[in-house]
This record gives sequence, structure tokens and C-alpha cells, in this order.
Amino acid sequence: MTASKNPRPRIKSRVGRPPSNDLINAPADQDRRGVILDAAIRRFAETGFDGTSMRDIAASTGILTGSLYYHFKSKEELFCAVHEESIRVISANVVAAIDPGANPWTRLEQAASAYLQNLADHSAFVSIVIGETHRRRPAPLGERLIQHRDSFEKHFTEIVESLPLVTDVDRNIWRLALLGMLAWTYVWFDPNARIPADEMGRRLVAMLREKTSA
Amino acid sequence: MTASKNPRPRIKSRVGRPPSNDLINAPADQDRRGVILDAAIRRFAETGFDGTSMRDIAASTGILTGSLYYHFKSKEELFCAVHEESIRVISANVVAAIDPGANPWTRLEQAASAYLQNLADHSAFVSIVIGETHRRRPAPLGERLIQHRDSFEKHFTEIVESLPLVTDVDRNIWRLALLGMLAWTYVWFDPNARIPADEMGRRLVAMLREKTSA
Amino acid sequence: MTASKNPRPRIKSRVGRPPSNDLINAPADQDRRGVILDAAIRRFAETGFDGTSMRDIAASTGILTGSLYYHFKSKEELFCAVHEESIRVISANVVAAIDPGANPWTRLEQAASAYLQNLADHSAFVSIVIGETHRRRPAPLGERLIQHRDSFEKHFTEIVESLPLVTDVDRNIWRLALLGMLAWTYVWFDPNARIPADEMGRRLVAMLREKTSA
Amino acid sequence: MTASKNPRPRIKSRVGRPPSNDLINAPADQDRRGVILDAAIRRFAETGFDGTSMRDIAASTGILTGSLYYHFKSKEELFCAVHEESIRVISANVVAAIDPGANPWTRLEQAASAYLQNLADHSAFVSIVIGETHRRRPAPLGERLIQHRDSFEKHFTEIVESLPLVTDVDRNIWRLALLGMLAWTYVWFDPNARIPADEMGRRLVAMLREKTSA
DNA sequence: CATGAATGAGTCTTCATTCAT
DNA sequence: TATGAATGAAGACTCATTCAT
Repeated sequence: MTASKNPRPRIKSRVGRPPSNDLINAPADQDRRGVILDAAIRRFAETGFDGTSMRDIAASTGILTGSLYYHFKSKEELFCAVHEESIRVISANVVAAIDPGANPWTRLEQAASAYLQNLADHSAFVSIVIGETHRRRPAPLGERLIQHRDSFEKHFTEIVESLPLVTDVDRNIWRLALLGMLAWTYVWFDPNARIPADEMGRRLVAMLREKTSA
Repeated sequence: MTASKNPRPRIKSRVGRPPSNDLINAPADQDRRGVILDAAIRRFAETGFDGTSMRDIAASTGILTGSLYYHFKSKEELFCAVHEESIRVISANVVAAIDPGANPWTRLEQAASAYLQNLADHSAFVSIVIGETHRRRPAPLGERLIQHRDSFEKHFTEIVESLPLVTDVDRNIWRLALLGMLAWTYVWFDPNARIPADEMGRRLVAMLREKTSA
Repeated sequence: MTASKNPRPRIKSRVGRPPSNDLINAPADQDRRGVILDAAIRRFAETGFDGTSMRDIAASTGILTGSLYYHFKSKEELFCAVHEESIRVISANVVAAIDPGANPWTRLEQAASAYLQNLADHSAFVSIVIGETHRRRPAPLGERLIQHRDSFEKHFTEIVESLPLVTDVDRNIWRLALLGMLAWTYVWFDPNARIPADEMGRRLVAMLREKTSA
Repeated sequence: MTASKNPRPRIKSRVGRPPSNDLINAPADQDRRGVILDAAIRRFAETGFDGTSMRDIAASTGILTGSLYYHFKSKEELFCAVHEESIRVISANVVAAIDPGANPWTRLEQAASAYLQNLADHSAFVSIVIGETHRRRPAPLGERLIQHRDSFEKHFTEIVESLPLVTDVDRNIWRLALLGMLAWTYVWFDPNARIPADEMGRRLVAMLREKTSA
């Protein structure tokens, strides 16, 4: 049976905020770190790392530029937190969509569908992750971004390992082919158009599963 | 039978000068524009659009910064030319690799292999094209980049149209799936490692053609 | 006979707190001020007044930056205390080395030797004093630093006054010449090399006492 | 015979300016590099390296801050040029004051007098050199400053080598003692007061030459 | 007394671009 | 056409200091 209409709740960002009893702290000010992170995610998603200035980010929070540095010691550090948070949200959504009891193909469809669903629900997170994948950042930052990505791809790796594939298929290449198909949807897929994200996810998985040649 | 060992010559950049009416432009002009374009391609590929300054480019040509503006009226204009040239070279390599007389599957394998071969031979061009695909640039520039990309994808579109696919396959999605797989190789494929570019191209095409599920 | 091997104990910093009426200030106050002063001495000595930030100082004590301002109302005030303490320690070492019963030339040798010995034992204090001597600080701070220095030079003034010098020597100039020789050792003298501090002190005094010309 | 009243012309800074035919170039604008260097010397002398901002320097020239960087690639580079120029002027004045035909003691008096005369004529240069001698700057800059100083002290080294001193005197220490006396005059000597620079120079040399003890 | 957070002016530096010569 | 110089806004980041809690 193929995955049903994504019945599980989708994860939203909590940008590292402690539970915060909203009853008492009405103005919801508090927690400037979270406010900054939120703003930074939006700005980085729109204009990228290089195209976004600390001033931009500060301006869209009301905080002064200098104050950002109390919470994040550099622009790179801030971006790294943004990237990690993006990966965290996307990963959580993917994981939440997987029914651990289902068979591997179903689980893969669920994962792929959830991946695409992020485009609709949290395109900022996807922008940040995909947008920076292709620009090699120098060492200290660059390596941390790669670690984040690995922690995400791991979920797919595990499923692909347990897939019943024909014996001469290289599972690494197979997985990377799928991830490429999925990542590229960022360039062309509109989840609000004719085909919804979950169906598109199943279709893409099906392409690698079945014979498409007549 | 799969495609043979890519026997056709690969295209190198002629740095996209317009046909150049040499009668009028006799004086030592010839090269300047080309020299700048060459340097710009290298720098933009290494450090991206935002990470590259006009000074960087000027410095690696011996030309003074101010002089750049005689040949290109802005940094965006220069980048646009660089992007167009990159697309032109990659397209030409793909086209040159296709045997027009071969059957569609073979032609597709030839195109995919040639695409990947660019990673080995002209990674700068690929860096520029892929690296900027995910960053939405504002209107005047952004739209021109999309046009360039379309002019490249066209070659794949034509082949995919003539492919004998099972009837319920959406050829648009099928093509975009393939292009995604290919584009993503930029992130993981090392053409100098175990598997050469042409074989990898055939393998990726095969994944979409055959049944991989056991 | 020249001064013997500096037998008197050398003074260490008690980080210049006022006598501290412990009856009133009972609570764990005792150390804080001293801890800050210690850290500040080290940092100012290493990186100078301008090169040291209040944050640097706070960081090397575990105290938070804001808390420094309870103990010292400004950076200048803190530096002033550091400078005063440095002068106090150096002065105390010089005074302790002088045998009040000895003749003036011996006393001068003892003082000079002790001065140089500070380079070996407490180079931080010397760094602070010498390093700031040549930078004219604006009025309120600047004048206090000069007062500190005067309180130190006084010890030499007294000895020089009682020296049996040839009648046409200007004792002021003579003293300043000696102090210049001594101060400048900060630039070139290594107390851990061939010649120890006490011998170097005697040699420098001897140069002004005897005829060095053949 | 001791040195006469410093008959040789004193060197002024030409801050690296090419001869510049002042007849044609009336507004004497031209040569912004020289203008910047002049202003920088003044500011650095007054407030030191750390206490002077590039804005300060730009403001006192009418040039915009950014423009400074066309002529000097960093603040350190600018300071280094300032320091080198200061050493150059002082050295030239010292050299110009020395009569190569005179005997060593006379030559030393001439050199010392000229050294002190700089305090009256070009105290900015002296401020820069002396003021930075006591602050250890990190490697790239620091080492260059030391080289500059060495190139100055060399003039004294040569004279001291040829001095007829009693045999057991260490000429290195002797020279450093003299240089210390001279450098320290920056702290106390007022060349416009009772004793003029040339006489003070001879007196200080005399102190190391003759027996001052009764 | 101590803290965490914020402030806002200030730091050096880089940039795309322009323009007289 | 090419150049050298200048521009001025913008970049990331630091700092001494303050203040409510």
C-alpha cells in the first residue's frame, strides 16, 4: 500500500526556544536569540549568505546591529545556526512522516513526499539548505554545513539500505540519484500547482523503481 | 548497445565574442574582452558572484579595474556574459557528443555522459551554472540566466520527446528528474575516481530506463 | 666594595587595596578587586592600554564585564590603579634593596640593581610603567600617571643628592641620564642572559661614576 | 675641538614626493600620498598608533577614508611608512651633523646633539619612533619597525666602535647606555628651555667620557 | 553586588563605479 | 581606449559603558 495523505503532524521551527510559559510572558519578547534566528532564516533564505548583511537582519528585528553579536559571535556562526535549524526542521518532518512499521518502499515514498512538502510549508528552510549546497565555504564553516547535511541524508541512507534492489545496483549511486531528483525540484516544482507534494514524491520514487521504458 | 567512448572532439571556450567585424576593429582590441572573460570565469567559478570583486578579476588579467568598464558596463553584465559563455560551452560539448543518427536512448546516454564529462574538463563552467541556479537574482539579471539555462535544457527536451516511454509517464517530470540527477552530481561525483564520466552518464540514464526493484 | 648579592626579600604585589577595615567589609568582598587588578595587570602588560578591552580583562577573571564597573568606574580608573600598583611594587622592591646604612654609591648600585631585577621578576609591572611613559594621555589620567612616576623617581633623587659628585655636574641631568639608561634596558636587556640584573645595575652606575675614556 | 653650533643644514621630510615642478603645479595638490603621509605623521605622533583612526587621518586631509586605501593598503602599512620616514629624517639629520673628518669623540657629540635637536625641530618624528619602541607589535609590522630602528642605531654603533675606550668596557652596553640617555630625553628635555640641544648632547656624552665622581 | 543583555558610536576595510586625462 | 585616482556607501565586527533585575 502506498503512503496515505501524510496524516502525521508537520514539525515547525521552535528556533531553540525553551518551552516558555506564554501565559505569563505575554509580550513574547523574551528570547531575543529566537527572534534573531527567525529573522536570519528569512533573510538568508531570500538573499543568501553573501547577499544578506548583519544590518539587514538586525533591521528586520528592531535589534541594533551590535546586539546581534551578543547572541552569535559572528555572521558565520549565525548562519551555521540557521542552517542547522533548517536541517533540523526538514529532518524532523521527514522522520515524522515515516511509518517505522511500513515496508521500505513505502517508507521511501513517505520520506520523499515529506521532503517535497517542506517546499510548500517551509520553503525558507529548503532555500537555505539547497542554496548553500553548491557553494564551497572555507574550512571551519564549510565542514559543519556538510555534517548537517549528512545528518539529514542519513535518514534516506538507512531506508535505501533495506530496499530490495536488483543485485547489481550500487546503492550509493542509487541514493544520490534520488536525492538529486528531489533536490532539483527546488528549481522547478510548484507544490501549489496541479500535483501535490506527496503525489510528486511517490511518482519520483516510482521512476527509479519501475521500468519506464516501453 | 550503449554509447561508444565519446569519440567526438570536445568544445573549448572561444569566450563568446560576437562574430567581430575585424575590418572595423582592427587594432589590438581582439583579445581584451576575451582575456577578461577568461579571468572572470575562473574567479566566479572559484568564489562565486558575491565573493568575487571586480578588482580580483582585473588583478588576474593585468588590466586595471577601471578598464573593465569599457568592455562590460557592470559586474552583472560581466557575470551574465560569463554565464552565457559557460552555458554555450557545455551545450556545445553535449551537442557534439550526440550522434544524430543514433536511436533516442543512445543519444540520451551520449548527452548525459557529455554533461558529466564537463565536470572533469571544464568544472569552472559547471560551477558557474550550477552554483547560481539556486540563487534567485533580481529581475533583469535573473531572467537572462533562466533563458540561458533553458537554451541548454532544450537539447535534453528534444531527445526525451522522442524516447519510447510507457504511456503514463509525464515526459516533463521525467526530463526534470533526469536533469536533477545529473545536476546533483556536481555535489558528489568525482570524475577522476573509480567510475569515469561516460559510464556514470550511462548508469544514471539506465536507472530511469530499467526496473531497479527486485 | 660593591653591593652584595641582593640579600633582601623582594616585594610582591598585594594588589594595592587600601588597608581595608575588615570589620565593616566583612562579606566575601575581599578578593574581587584584587582578582580584577591582577588580571588587568597581566592584560595591560601584554597588549597595552588601547589593545586591551574590558571584556578581555573580565574574561580572564571569570567575572562578567558589567561587574567590573562596580569595582572601577571606568577603564581609565582601572588602568590608573594598575599603574599605581605597578609603581608601588617596583618602588617597594627598590626601597627594600637599599641598605640605609651604606654609603651613597653603594645605595645607588643597590637601587639600580633592584630596578633591573624587576625586569626579571615582575616584567608585567615594568611593561605597564615603561610602555605608558611615552604616550601622553589627556589631562585627568595623564597627570596622575606622572605623579606615580614622580613618587618612584624620588627614591633616586634622594640618593643622587647625597652623592659626592664633581662640583660642576648638574645633579638633575645626572639623575635623568641614569634613569634613561635604566629605563632603556627594557628595550634590550635580557636578565636571563649572560649578565645578571644586579651586575648590570652596578656596571651602569659605574659608567657614570668612572672615566671610561682611555 | 668640540663640535661647533651645528653648522650643517637640517633635513626636512620630503615624504617620498618626486621633485614636482612647483611652477606648473601651483595648487600643490598632486601627490596625495605625500599629503596623507604628512597628516598621518602628525596624528600618529599625537595620539599613537592605536589612538589614531583612519578616519582621523582622512579628516585632516580632506580625503575620504576609503581613498586612503588606494595609497596604503592598510593602517599598518601606512604606519610603517610613517615610521620609516621618521627614522629616515632623524637619521639624515644625524648623519648631516657629523663631520667625517673629525675625531670619534667629536663625531659622537655631533651625533648626540643632532639627535636631541630633532626634538626641537621634528618632535613628531621622535614621538613616533620613541612612542612605539616600547610596544611590541605582532610579527609582520613589529619586525619591520625593528629593522628601521637598527638602520638608525647603526650610525652610533660605527662611531662607538672607533672610540678610544678603556679596554674592559663592553662597547655594546656602552652604546646602549648612551642611546638610553638620549632616548629618555624625550620624557624630560625641553630644547627651548635654558640649555640648547647641542649643548645638552655634548653634556650627556661627556658624562660617559669623564669621571663624574669627586 | 552580580548578571545578562543591550546600546550606539566607532573600528578597519572593501566594493562597484565613475571620470578627467 | 586605457589609466590612476577618487568616491561614498556599505561591510563585519568591537568597544566602553549602562541598567533593570
